[in-house]
Amino acid sequence: MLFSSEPLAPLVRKLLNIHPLSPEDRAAVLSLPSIVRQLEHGQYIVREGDVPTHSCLVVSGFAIRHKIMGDGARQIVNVHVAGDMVDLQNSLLKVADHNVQTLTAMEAAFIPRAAILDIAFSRPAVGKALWLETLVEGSIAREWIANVGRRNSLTRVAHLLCEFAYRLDAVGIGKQCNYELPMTQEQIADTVGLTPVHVNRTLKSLDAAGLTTRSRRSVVINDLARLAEVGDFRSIYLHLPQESLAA
Amino acid sequence: MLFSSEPLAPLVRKLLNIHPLSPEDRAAVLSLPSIVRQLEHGQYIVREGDVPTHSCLVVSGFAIRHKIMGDGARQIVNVHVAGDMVDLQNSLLKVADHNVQTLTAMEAAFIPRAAILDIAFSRPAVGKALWLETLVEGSIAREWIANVGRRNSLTRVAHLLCEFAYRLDAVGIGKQCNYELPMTQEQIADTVGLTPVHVNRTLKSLDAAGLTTRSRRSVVINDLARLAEVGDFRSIYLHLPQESLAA
DNA sequence: TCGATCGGAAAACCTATGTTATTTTCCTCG
DNA sequence: CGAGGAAAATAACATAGGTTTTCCGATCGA
Repeated sequence: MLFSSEPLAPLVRKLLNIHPLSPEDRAAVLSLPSIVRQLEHGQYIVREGDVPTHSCLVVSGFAIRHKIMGDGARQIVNVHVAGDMVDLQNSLLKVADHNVQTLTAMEAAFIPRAAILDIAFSRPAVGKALWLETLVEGSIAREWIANVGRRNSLTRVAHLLCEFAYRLDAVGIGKQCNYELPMTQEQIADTVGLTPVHVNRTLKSLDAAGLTTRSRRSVVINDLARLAEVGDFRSIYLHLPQESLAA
Repeated sequence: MLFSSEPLAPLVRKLLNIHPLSPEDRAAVLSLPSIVRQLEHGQYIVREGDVPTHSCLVVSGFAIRHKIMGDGARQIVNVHVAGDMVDLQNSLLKVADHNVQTLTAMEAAFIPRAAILDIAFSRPAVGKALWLETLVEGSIAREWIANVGRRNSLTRVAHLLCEFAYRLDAVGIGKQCNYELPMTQEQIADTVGLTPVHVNRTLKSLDAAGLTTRSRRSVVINDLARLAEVGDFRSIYLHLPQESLAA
């Protein structure tokens, strides 16, 4: 196993994207107690009904949150990338109401709930940044409701691809117009509320329209402005700092 | 105009539902600076793009949050009832990424952002309760993604009716099995990602199945357990305290 | 009290997306 | 290097839910 020397660096980076932190605040975040673990592809981090004692930071790799419906259908409600706190909610809410699972091999830092609460209230800037992170997540969730509820398949998928372009770029994984997306079409279907078959049709038609060029897991966006148009995508809801990508 | 003598009482009640507060904390919340206003039905509280200076508490009445798509379609992403902070997000996020509009005549208390931030960090219990409220909202949003993304129309609508049964009961408006829901079928359609026509069919079929009895804006749930079954509804995601309604 | 208006109901028809196969491609592992 | 297995592609067919329209009843303002 290989451990990062500074496992919490992605968290600092993420929080700084959201809210300014003094050098002391940054140092305090970096020195939060944490246990770093290498997780395998497909492993569960949280299961519905769990009462977690730790929150989990994605140091590298991808994770998804999902819910399983009574009839067995799955809905992915979030995709997490490096720097995301995968279950801040669980720092405060007692019972997990959904599952978190790795999408790839993943390096994770587990931080005790108590430590998170401590720093949140002893260092207001950190607390504000953490709170903001949860608010941004809420904002993304609202956009997903709209995406799934009111957009047709083409728009829906294009929107998702745009979102990833911005989010991955913001954390320095891939570039806005060329990134690796480690999701199968079935997983895309489950995040976008469609069928794998129809996701296939839709991706193909985006390619055919010259908007994207896919091969395996890599996505190349030929014209982000045009894809954003097709995907009815405006980035405000991501609440990214101005510097990253001109809108 | 008629002003409540204790306009912020519903907020205290709501926060207590989420997290215990000392008498001093409660008093501090009650004495937050606020401006109470009577709003008319249909009035906008926040518009996308606004940079709000105040957060708004629903003292009485209903409000909705919604997003408008590029093609003009609307998706309602939240319905707010008495005690809800309608735009806590706006206390921290700079630009509103959605609209908030009253659904009925509404009594609202506007609290300056700064006052909210102050109390959140000077009184950890209050801060924790507020943070928790935003987390619960996130949890509801995730459930809505799943509802809209992966459930058929009957299940979807039944689920929404169950959610209201619990939420309205929790704040003491109506009883779990009999409440007033001031939404038109068009508005229900926009929250559930369907067409008004199809919502009509669906509501009718719930009635026909003997699960509900509607008349005007009032909803009577004849058998909550059975409706919950049909609606694939489990209340955990609402994170209500145990006392309210046995699951 | 009367019309105007809005929401609900209902009918007929249509299409985007789902379903169920089958085939092909491309990794992975032995 | 070759076999096995997962994803991706494709095809043919099915349906849940959308669209459009018309009508009716109830509220509300004058």
